[in-house]
Amino acid sequence: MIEVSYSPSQLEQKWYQLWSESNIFTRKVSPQKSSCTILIPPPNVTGILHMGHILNNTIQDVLIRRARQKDRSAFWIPGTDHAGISLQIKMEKELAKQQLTRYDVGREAFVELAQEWRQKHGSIILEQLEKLGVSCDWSAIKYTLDPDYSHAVLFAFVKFYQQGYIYRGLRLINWCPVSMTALSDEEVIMRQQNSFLYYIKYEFVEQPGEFLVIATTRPETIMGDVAIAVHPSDKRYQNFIGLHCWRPIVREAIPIIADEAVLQDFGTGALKITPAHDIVDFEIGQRHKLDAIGVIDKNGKLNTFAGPEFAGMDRFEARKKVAEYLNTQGLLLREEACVNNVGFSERAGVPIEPMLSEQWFLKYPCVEEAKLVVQKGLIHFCPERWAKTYMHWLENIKDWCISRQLWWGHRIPVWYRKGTDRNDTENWHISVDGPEDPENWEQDEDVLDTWFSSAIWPLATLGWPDEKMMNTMNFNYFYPTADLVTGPDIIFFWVARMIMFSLHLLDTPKMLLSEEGEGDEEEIRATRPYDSSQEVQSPEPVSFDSELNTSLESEWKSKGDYLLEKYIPFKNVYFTGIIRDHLGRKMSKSLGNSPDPLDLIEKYGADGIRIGLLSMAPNGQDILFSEDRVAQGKKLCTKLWNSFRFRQQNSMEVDRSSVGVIIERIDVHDLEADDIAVLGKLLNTINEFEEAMDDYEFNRAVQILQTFFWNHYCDWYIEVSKSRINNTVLAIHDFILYQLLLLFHPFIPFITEELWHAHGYGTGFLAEELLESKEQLCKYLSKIDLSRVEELIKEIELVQNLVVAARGLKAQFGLSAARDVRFYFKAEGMAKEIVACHLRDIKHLLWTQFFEETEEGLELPVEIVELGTLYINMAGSLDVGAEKRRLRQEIENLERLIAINKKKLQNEDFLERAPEGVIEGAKKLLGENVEKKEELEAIFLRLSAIE
RNA sequence: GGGCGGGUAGCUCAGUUGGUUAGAGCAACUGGUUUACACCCAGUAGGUCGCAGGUUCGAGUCCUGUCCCGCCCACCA
Repeated sequence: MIEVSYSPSQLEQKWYQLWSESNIFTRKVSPQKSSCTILIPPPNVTGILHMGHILNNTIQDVLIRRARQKDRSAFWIPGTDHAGISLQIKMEKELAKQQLTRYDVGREAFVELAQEWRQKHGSIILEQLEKLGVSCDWSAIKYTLDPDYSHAVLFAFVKFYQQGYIYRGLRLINWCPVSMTALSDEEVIMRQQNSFLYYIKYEFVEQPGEFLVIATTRPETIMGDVAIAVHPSDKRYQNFIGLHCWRPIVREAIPIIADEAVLQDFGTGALKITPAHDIVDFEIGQRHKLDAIGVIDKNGKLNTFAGPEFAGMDRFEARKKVAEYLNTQGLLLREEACVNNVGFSERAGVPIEPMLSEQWFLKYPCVEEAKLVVQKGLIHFCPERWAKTYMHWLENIKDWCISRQLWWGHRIPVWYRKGTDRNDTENWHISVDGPEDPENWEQDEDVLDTWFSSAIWPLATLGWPDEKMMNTMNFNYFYPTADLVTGPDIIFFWVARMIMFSLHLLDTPKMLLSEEGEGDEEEIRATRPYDSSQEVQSPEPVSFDSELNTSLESEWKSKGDYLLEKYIPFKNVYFTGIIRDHLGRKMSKSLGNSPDPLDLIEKYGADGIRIGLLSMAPNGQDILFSEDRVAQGKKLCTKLWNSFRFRQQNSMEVDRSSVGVIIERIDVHDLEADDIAVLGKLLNTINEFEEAMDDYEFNRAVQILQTFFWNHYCDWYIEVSKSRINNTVLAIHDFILYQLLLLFHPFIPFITEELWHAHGYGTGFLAEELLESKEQLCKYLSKIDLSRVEELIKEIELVQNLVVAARGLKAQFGLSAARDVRFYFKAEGMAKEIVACHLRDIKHLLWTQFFEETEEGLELPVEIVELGTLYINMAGSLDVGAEKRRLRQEIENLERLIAINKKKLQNEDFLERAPEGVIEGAKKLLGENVEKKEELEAIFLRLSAIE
């Protein structure tokens, strides 16, 4: 028996513990079953649980629980990310509290400190996720700095290097002066800034006393100027090309050059060229073989090249001072307010400094292949439109700066022979394990971009590249994974890179076999004992895009999609929306508009928040959060709880331990239209629900279930069944509730599990119960004649409409539900029979003893429904005037509709061109409305006679 | 500058290949303890489908233009 009131927190804790103790979420390998693997997007160890996590992980949990229900081998791999730059910043802040920098404590101690922090706090976020009910296989938990994971990262690096994908080079990179590290292009976000455009006079060397005016937003880089560029066809400047100007600070002659990249209509059309601090300038500099003079140091302060007056000054301070200085020299013509885009460091929140620097770069592997697998639908994006964003990025892809000047992360596995020239590759040692004589070498100081290690998440979580580990983890069975659930904001950071990395790193047969690597494709297959992909439907063949590289096309055609499918890291990518507040603003700490999920769980239960959030998550659109919806989620749970309490008020001395025995309790002779109709509706609901789930439309799926449960089952079936509780009816309740628990379970696992046991549905966990297919359900129900089910559903709808109309009449006259009013009903033929058949229910639902048939029209308030004409007789007096006004309005409304329909049916074009069904429908409607109107008019006349 | 979303009831959203009178939930309002549930039940009201054209017998839906809002990409110093 169930408790009187539903209190989520206790039962949620209880069931999570029981599930965990029974290890029911631990993966099981069974060759007969297909596998369904989901990789958690590893949260940062520094992260705190926010609404995005809740949505994201609820969806994953729903998918993985559904997979279990469908008898697939489910495997949800949890883990965390070491969060390179983020944790480093955090640790530096900690140190700063003690007036220390990382250099004070040294590299080793600093890393140790970070490790300690991670030990202490790193799993908090996962513990918080447990409260949500996530059914991860905790025995497979992975952390991106685990020894085996680190090994995999270095292995990938070495492999890429050996194959020529990784190189070291001097490039203009994005430098963050606060974190003191290089960043990738993706980590730079552009922000609109209110700046000033400074117009500065440069004196001609060849024509003293005459000036060339340039406009710049960055006067502090003047000392790095090496040229002035104009557009070659700019008439204003053509005569000056080849002449020189004096650089106004750190005076030196610099040439005037011509380059197409200069825009004539911006500023003065003359551009100062500072190759060391601007990407465009850098490119122009390369074309003209100009030197690059760096004047800003890594800490954002000007260096000695900036001259004694400015050396050591912060770059923003210097901007003002340089402008002031130029002004005193009469070289600042004017300054003009302007709006421009400035690149900011995503993490540190300060403008990045383009800087010339020696870094490690990765030339992306398998770019074309990565495009192809998405284009061909082998990897399916949901919503599909994100594929465009993905393609666009891949088409414009540039080499990736993967080195970071941080201490926290995977240290680059490159060693230089002590005391030798680092620029000479002869002096390099690159391997996973390092040189055998480490005392003679020093390791590269840099670590890898965190996203480099994230890119091998699908591989390293399953034991790659170690063959033994891969066998232990059943790599060949669980890879490729099924669904990736993530936000579209990390398409480039993560999704695209995982695809490229997986394709490349796996597509190299050598690596899967031996170090010598003589294997071919057949041997790879041989290392894969189970083939889950064969049970999965292949995507429809898609015709090749003509734009694609044709040689690649034929190569891939010969390999076949079969092989390809084994290398992709996942089959579907579901992109969630971003959760915003009710004003549409992004949730952020600084705005304080983000509710604490744990508070919400406390208040509404994990089940409530799960289903509430899903019900407000339209497919692929941002989500406007409202606590109200979460409250509704809890209400749904309460309603479910109470529906069981209703059932338990009636005889419980019956067997409920399986669907079979429940069905056995049904006596087919006791069945009435309502029973069959509700079963039919349930089957229809399951169909629609499955369809919505197949399309990843979770909010629709939830809504479909809820409508059946609340409106059809509770509001109608429970109510009508109250007047005829018998064994058959109770069995039907038990059957429907059984199915509802199964269907709702992936969304609200805790309460359904509790009710499952409290109602004696079985001894095992609901979480392990399989979902029956519609065919199986029909088989169970085979003793019931379902041939007329649609007809009966329609019949019930007609009765419902009658009841609604009658309630409407009552409400209109302000009659309390309990007051016994009299109804009269005029019907003919079938309608008459139907009403007679449902008379008991109708009386019960209208709370009346008096519902009589009448042959003739009455002078009473009236409603006309499909089944016939309904009159209400209130004991008191009737306000004839008011009633006539009501009728008049109704008649006018009908007249309007009749006019529309008549006009349509008089239109010859319509009759000629519209499909027959539409014309028939219009005719039928017209007929019904005319009939209804005539009847109302007759009543109107009779009422007039009374008056 | 390019690309992608979105604009339907006070709010959040549905609305299938164009086809009867555009739907749901919440909020509002009215009434109500009946074999579970007031976290409930019954009912009422509320809409020029952003705007303007076009195609069509027929447009929320298709086409063109346009205006807002939001993202993403791009080297206008």
